[in-house]
Amino acid sequence: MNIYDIAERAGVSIATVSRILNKKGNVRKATEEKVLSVIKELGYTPNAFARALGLNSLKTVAVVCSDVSDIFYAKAVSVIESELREKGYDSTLYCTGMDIKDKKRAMQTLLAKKADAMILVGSVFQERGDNSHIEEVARSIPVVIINGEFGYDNTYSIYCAEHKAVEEVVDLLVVKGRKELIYLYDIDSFSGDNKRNGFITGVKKYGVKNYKKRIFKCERNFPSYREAILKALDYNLKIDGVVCSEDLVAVGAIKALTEKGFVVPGEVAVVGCNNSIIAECASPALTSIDNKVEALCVDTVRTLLDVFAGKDVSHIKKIYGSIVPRESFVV
Amino acid sequence: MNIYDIAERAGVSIATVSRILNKKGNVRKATEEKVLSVIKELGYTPNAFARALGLNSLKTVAVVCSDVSDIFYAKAVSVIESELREKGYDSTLYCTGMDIKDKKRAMQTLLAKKADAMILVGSVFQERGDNSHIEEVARSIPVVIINGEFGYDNTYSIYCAEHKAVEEVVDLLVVKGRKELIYLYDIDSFSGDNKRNGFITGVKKYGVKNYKKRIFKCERNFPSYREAILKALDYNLKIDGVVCSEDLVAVGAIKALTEKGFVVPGEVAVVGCNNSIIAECASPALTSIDNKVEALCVDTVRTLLDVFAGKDVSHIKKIYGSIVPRESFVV
DNA sequence: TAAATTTTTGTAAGCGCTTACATTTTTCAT
DNA sequence: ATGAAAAATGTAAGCGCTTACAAAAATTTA
Repeated sequence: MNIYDIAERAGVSIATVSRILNKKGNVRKATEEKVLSVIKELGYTPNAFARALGLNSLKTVAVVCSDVSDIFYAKAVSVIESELREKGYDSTLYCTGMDIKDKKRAMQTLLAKKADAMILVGSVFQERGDNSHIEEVARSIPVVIINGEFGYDNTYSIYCAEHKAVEEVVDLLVVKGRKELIYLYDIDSFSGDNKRNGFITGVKKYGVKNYKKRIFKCERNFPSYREAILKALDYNLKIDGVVCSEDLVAVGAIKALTEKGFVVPGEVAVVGCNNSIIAECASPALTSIDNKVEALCVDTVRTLLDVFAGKDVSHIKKIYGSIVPRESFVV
Repeated sequence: MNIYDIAERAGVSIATVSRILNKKGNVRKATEEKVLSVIKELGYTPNAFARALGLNSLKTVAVVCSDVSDIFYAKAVSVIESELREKGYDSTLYCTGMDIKDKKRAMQTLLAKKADAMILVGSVFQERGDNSHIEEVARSIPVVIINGEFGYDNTYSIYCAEHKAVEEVVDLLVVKGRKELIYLYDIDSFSGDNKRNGFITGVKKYGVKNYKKRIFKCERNFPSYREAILKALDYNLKIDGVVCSEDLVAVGAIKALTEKGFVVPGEVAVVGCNNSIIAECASPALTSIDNKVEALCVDTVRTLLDVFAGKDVSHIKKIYGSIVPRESFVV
């Protein structure tokens, strides 16, 4: 069944049907009602491909994510999806993994499939290095990057100023008498570098020298999280406060610390980041930095829609994180 | 740029170009090379919408999931996505939440957008009740349901026989001298009912009467997980083994148990399900049932491809779960 | 070498929609 | 009532591809 069937049955032309379907106005009330009733009667659905061909859009935005099985990215993808759907857009997911080759391939595909826009979630963006693939996409469609500044035409960055929150955490720790702080971060964390800088700024403020020796990185897997802090302990570093780039890293830290006989938060306070379900479930429950995924994603979709509508949109938006106090560091 | 430009430049007709693009054969080697080189030279990409209109397919399968921010579903979605992409298909994600209205709407949309197939992940399927929306989809495109038997035309069910694994867990617990078992389940768990039945079968085998009083359900949120076991404790039930429908439930149980002064696994053994990263991170690390998400999803995609290819595919496939021993129950 | 057969290529008709432009109908001021 | 302006509707030309069928070229057969 197609638009001709409807037109015939309703005794109008296909142009009229199309106008009604697309709410273009300039149609007599009576005509509209008649056509609508025929459509309902016959259970007609317009062919999305034909429409896409005509409009050069299928109303689909590509969401490129390095790893959806990460709890934080998953949340982001989920929020983006429902926000988009509410506005009449589909989202096509591209899980790329960390390999740059795969990322490029994904973007090739999304371009070929003519997505209306691209949203980048997770470490798709290289802070240093070649981002020509992203630029190429941006030449055809708008690109929104969540948590990663990227100053090119037709790309929009929306990020949470987590470094500020981390700085604040450092302040709080110091106020509570904790001075022997370390920072643990997963190299693939969402804006892990960003947060590291926050830690450095915070710690410098209190005259900590050699802060570089108080920063430890780890791989993206649980055993590595424990090893990171064990390494810190091996250096005979005094530690009474641990700031982590992610909740899971914090959980690893607490586990290792507890095994070594430290009491958390009594002797060592631990703060995570992401404020994920993990934070809620951990023992002790994690004090964590909420980086406002939801707000970030809602704003992402709003930005995109504004861009579609031809509005002038700011290329960089910032949201502030906040600290959610729980048991691992009593604020 | 379109297929006419390529044809003209290469000195052939558009039919020939199309044949080469679609690898239909019956083209002279020299012609093919010439056309391919022109395509490369001009950097031509076929218009996906036009092709979709002609073929009535955009090579896209809809993945409908109740909640991607659940760690387990996220993993599933991720595996499905990469498997599909490898085979040249895109996946469009529909996060429906639990509301049946939204599920129906998602299916309406995916039908309108002419997905090539639908994959159901998570509690999209009502074990009892109205599944007419699924049937309707199956009337147009093949449907694969992960972990939910559904005996209709053009639908394929692939599931993990977790109840068997749960039975096995009960056996193991009994062998280790644990006889006071309870089962805790999240009402929205992936095949939570299925597992409950496994628990019942297992426990009946050892002559436990009143097993219904040993089954506790909870809502899908962390506080509820703790409350569930507290309720069990309140009943003055002796407990030395807890089987949970999900890792997170197990974590909640351990937390509550520990607070009440029980030693896990010394006094009470706890077993989770899903073998997620949560199990690895928990303290004590969770002994958990691995329900083979990856295998399930790989098989799902294979099944779909076979269906597309017109092969005769079995409508129900079963995979067996396994027990992954960690600290919360020493096997 | 010519006819028969097979392979390669081209022509043209869709696929089902949108939309510019033309035409008809309605509205409204005169 | 009449013509101008506005509103509603229709006609037809794409959008860029696939593919049945026709035609031409190459290959085989006798």
